[in-house]
Amino acid sequence: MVTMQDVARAAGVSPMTVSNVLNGYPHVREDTRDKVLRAVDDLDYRVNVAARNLRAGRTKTIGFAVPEADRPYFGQLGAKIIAHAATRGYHVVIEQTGADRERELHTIAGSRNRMYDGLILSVVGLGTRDRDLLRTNFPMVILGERVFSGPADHIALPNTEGTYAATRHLIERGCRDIAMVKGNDDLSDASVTALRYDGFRRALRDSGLEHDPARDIAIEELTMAGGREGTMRLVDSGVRFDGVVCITDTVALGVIRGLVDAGVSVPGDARVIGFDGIDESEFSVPRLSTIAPDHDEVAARAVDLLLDRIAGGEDWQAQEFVASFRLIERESTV
Amino acid sequence: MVTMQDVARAAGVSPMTVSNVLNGYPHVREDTRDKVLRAVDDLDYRVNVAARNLRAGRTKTIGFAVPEADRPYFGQLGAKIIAHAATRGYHVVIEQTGADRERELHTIAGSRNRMYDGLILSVVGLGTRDRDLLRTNFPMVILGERVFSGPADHIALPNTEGTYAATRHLIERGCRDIAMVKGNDDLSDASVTALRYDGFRRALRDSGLEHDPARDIAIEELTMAGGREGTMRLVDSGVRFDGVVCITDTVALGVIRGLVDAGVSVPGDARVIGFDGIDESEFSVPRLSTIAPDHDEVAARAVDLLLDRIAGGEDWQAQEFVASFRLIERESTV
DNA sequence: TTGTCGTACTGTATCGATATAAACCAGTTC
DNA sequence: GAACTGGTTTATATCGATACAGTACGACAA
Repeated sequence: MVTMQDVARAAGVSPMTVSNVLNGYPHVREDTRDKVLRAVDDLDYRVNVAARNLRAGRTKTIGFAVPEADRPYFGQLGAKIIAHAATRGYHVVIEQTGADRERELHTIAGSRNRMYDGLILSVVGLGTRDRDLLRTNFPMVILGERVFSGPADHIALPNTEGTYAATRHLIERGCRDIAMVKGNDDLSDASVTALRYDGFRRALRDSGLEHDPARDIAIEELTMAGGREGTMRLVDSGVRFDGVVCITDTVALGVIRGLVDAGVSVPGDARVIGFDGIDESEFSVPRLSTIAPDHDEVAARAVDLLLDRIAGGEDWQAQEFVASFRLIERESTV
Repeated sequence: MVTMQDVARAAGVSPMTVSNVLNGYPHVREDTRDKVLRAVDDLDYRVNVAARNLRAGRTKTIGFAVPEADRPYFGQLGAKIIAHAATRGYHVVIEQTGADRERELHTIAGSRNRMYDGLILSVVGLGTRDRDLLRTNFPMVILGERVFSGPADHIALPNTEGTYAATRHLIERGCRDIAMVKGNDDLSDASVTALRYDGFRRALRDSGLEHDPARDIAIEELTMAGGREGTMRLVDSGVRFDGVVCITDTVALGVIRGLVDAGVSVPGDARVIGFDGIDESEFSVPRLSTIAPDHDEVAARAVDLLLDRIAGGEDWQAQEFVASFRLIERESTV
């Protein structure tokens, strides 16, 4: 492998000068710079990032841990995080935790490897009981709930407010028997499901509507397949319903599919609203109304917070930030 | 930062022994191992990956360069690549090239950084003219067309065969005036668009059908928005059509949306078929027929080829592999 | 002339883990 | 008792880039 030494020899300068040229150090004579760059080209030299990282004590790489990278929500958020990190000279490694508590713990523990300068962690399986795990001084930004009071920054989504607004929207549109399709998490924990469910319940209460537990549908996985399956159960149960609040857009697309299969017209017989504002929601048939948190804001804020924390060092205090959201009205709730 | 030295001191052994314990070297006495592991825990020691990488001469990280990480196709493929690489102890960094030739070149050039052991490159903007760029001896697997004869492995999709089958399928279903929505690439180059278009043309010819260029719709971006916009143009042009072959599933979902908006019923007035077999195609309304290459096969093969190449060294020959595919018939072409 | 300053460049030590070879220590075997 | 075994542990050199301190040299001031 060709090293900086080789380039230096070829250009007739010291390795340090090569380094200076490559790093844009200003006090290098024009012709020296040219000689070096020519040697770099001739030898097809590449900087050995491992060596640089070792010397510098950082990797310019952050981790992004998600349950499943192939869900549209994480894919779209991940793309934005990658793009934003790139503008700040950072690379992103995506770790799939599989929504499994064990794997999440493992990822946080860093599998005993210090390979990232920091970690953006999309929490799903972890709960209050795991709070101690975050008591490391490793730079970390949690995407999700403020269930931890540990020394980590938080970017929270407007979960409760979001489903509250979604549910009120359905009610304003005339729905009275509203179902919710959600995850099957323990509701006592501050999981995404618990928080969004809470917003749903509150909206019902504030509107003086009865809450019928038979219209709460818990599904295993927050996927389209899960949404469809849950919808089938709802329909088969024979319970009346004229609106469905879905925990995510992906689930909502499955719900719509399920309703169509069951001969329930959307929005005629039942209105449907999702949560996330993924791109697909704008093109589904019917177009999906949704609670859309500002993705760009979330991605940028997460990266910025993390990099500040990495750069900052000692005098630092955990920050919290709740993303703003818009209620986008589309065909599914007309 | 706590180093292996510190752990060694705390455990009363040499750094080398710590290293041996951490790397599972078998000839370490039980009690020594325990001492070391206890010290590791006590000090919350993490291996400095940069140092290990420098010494080892590899990073155990591969790059995956895609045009846009947020398209379902790349997201779903990326997730599989990440998962498969993980089973072989490798991490994946996703680089977004933005489907821009400049950025693709830049990525290949590695931005003068040797930070990956290898690269999986999803080609879009590059064409035959760029073939020389791949003449490095940097391990690389191209996902896309065999437009390069350079020293890189290839995983090709069954592009021509796929659209051929898709088009024949529409014809069998009774379509006679078939449109194709595709990218706006130069057709002389062996781009994805060119190859898929070729399959489309062949199928028409082999079936004795006239090809009307007015039914060729070129769109800027292979997105849902692009698909919808192209469809509007097709409808507005007033040309008769009763079937649409779409270059990707994502585009197809946009096409369906556009047709519904224009009051064209699917599959009643026009049948639609996509390409890729993304998860969403199974849940759209109507469900989308598609050409589904075996994603798992593609991901596994890409990773395996790349890692073999990395491990292999000298005596190696460029391999080529064309993924198999299935035609999945769903509601959109009933 | 001496001294100061600024630019251009270089020699050396260092980041932290690990490959290598060598040392050490029972427990055999001859 | 010497030589030899195989398991266990350690000292040293090394991977490649770069921080730092330092040299060389010319310009300009006192």
